[in-house]
Amino acid sequence: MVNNTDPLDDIFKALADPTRRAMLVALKTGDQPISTLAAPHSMTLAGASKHVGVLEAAGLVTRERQGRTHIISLRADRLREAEDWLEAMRGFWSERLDALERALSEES
Amino acid sequence: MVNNTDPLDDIFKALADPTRRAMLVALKTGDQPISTLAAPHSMTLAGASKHVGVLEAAGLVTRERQGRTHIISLRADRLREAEDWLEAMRGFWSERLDALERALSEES
DNA sequence: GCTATAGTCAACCATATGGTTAACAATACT
DNA sequence: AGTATTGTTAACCATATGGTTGACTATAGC
Repeated sequence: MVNNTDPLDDIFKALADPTRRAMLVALKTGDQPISTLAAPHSMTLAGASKHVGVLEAAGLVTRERQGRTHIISLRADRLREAEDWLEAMRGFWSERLDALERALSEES
Repeated sequence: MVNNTDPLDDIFKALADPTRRAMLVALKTGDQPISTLAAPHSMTLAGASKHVGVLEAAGLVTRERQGRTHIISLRADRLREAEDWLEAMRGFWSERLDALERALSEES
């Protein structure tokens, strides 16, 4: 039973939901309990809990129990992985830009 | 009937699949027909076609028909949108690093 | 004209996803 | 002790997703 899935799968899948992205943005201002994260999104606490679960499974977020509340915090290193992939993809972008500039300067 | 979905939804959803990411990477080396994109992934052409469709719907890729083959090319600006969001999120990252450094220097 | 190639499209299938409700556990408050 | 709060878990539902097969269109090559 090999673990056959790229962590990027989980990271990007977690980022693909607007509610989850909003939660991450909210966490920029500091660690927060799940109920606070849930508040702005008209949905059950159970629903929000599942979203947090997805973020946690993707490694984008960490949970620390404090009594009955669970404090959630961002994990920047994991966000970094997604950004690194995109940055690597952008390698192409600059190459293409160079090619375009060459083409344009030859034209003039 | 309002279009209620953030383009980032589609972009990240498209990036969440390993086959699709591999196709994008393959496209870094230049525009390619769908069959070429499909080749490395043991799946039907119809399956690959659907993946390309998802990438196209997300705006990550462009299609130009040339006779019976469809030439696919990367659209960097759209990749950029995802990267920008992550970069904005990373604002938090540097703040946190600063806080950590402050804490460490006070300790010593 | 015939055949092979490149691709789409529709129908179908199994599984994943986003959400709900209801029941429960654990902690806090009075 | 009793009640309210925070959160999890399981069961369920509708829809989306990743993949297939099969029928079809259109172009290319002999």
